[in-house]
Amino acid sequence: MARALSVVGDRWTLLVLREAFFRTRRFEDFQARTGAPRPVLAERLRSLVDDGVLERRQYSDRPDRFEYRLTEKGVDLYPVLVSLLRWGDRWMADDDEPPITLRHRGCGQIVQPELACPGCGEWVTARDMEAVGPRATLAGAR
Amino acid sequence: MARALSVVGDRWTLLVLREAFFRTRRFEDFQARTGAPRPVLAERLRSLVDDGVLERRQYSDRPDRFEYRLTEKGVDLYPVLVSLLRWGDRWMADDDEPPITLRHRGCGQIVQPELACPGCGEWVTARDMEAVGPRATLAGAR
DNA sequence: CAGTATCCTCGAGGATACTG
DNA sequence: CAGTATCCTCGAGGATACTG
Repeated sequence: MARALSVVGDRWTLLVLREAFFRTRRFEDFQARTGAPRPVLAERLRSLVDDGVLERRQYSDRPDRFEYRLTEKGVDLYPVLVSLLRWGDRWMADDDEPPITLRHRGCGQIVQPELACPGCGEWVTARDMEAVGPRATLAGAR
Repeated sequence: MARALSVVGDRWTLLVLREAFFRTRRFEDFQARTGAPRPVLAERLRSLVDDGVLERRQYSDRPDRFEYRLTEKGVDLYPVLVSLLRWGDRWMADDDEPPITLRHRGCGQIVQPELACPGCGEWVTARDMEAVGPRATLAGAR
């Protein structure tokens, strides 16, 4: 997890990722929507590309223009973002910023995805899970 | 989400939280397990308490001893941690650090919880969800 | 055991102007 | 539009010693 954190564990990176999930793709748009200083944004995009989370693609020559798109590895970060979003809406509600509403395309309902057990299909919370293995001596979520 | 990030969005805070889910409760144990410098750890614990994620409880007087336990708000961060863990194990595999294994107490199976739609029960990925509302013009996960 | 006090460094990142 | 170059500040956090 420490390594995962080294990829996504800072404010600007996560804001950039959120925008990427909202289909933002261009430097100027990322800049306007996240408010990140340009040099910071450039550095974050570069390292996300290095980490294989975003892919840099040329969408025009003359002049050269580039866009950034989520890779499969990037798309797979969705649960992290959704969980963070959900927690923020639930516990840090803010009148200034309305909660983001998500719809499940499959069934059409407005929902917040939640964790379930792929083994039995039941919904799970921290209390339903326990850690096993090397850390088992002190394992087990509360 | 920016506010959620202001609570959990840094390396030491997330390591502290992970340890809290592993039932670590005491200052010295957090220090040993996360490796955070003592002043940094003290500051992080204090702000997690201020944010209502951890609760500081005296478990002994003479001498005074304190422990830190997850509040309900803190326990509810579990999906964020699990998602991060899962992503790290999947994409940043590292021979030095074996993946953490989780067992669902309910069915006994070793699993990694995944996102499902509370409306219809189907498993969901980024592609199955779309954003609606104020951000809808640029919404929709890839 | 559970912190606080002190000191020091170094690098992140804000502002801004510039370039192809 | 998609960045790079420059400059500057300030605060995070590492190391370490100390306290009740």
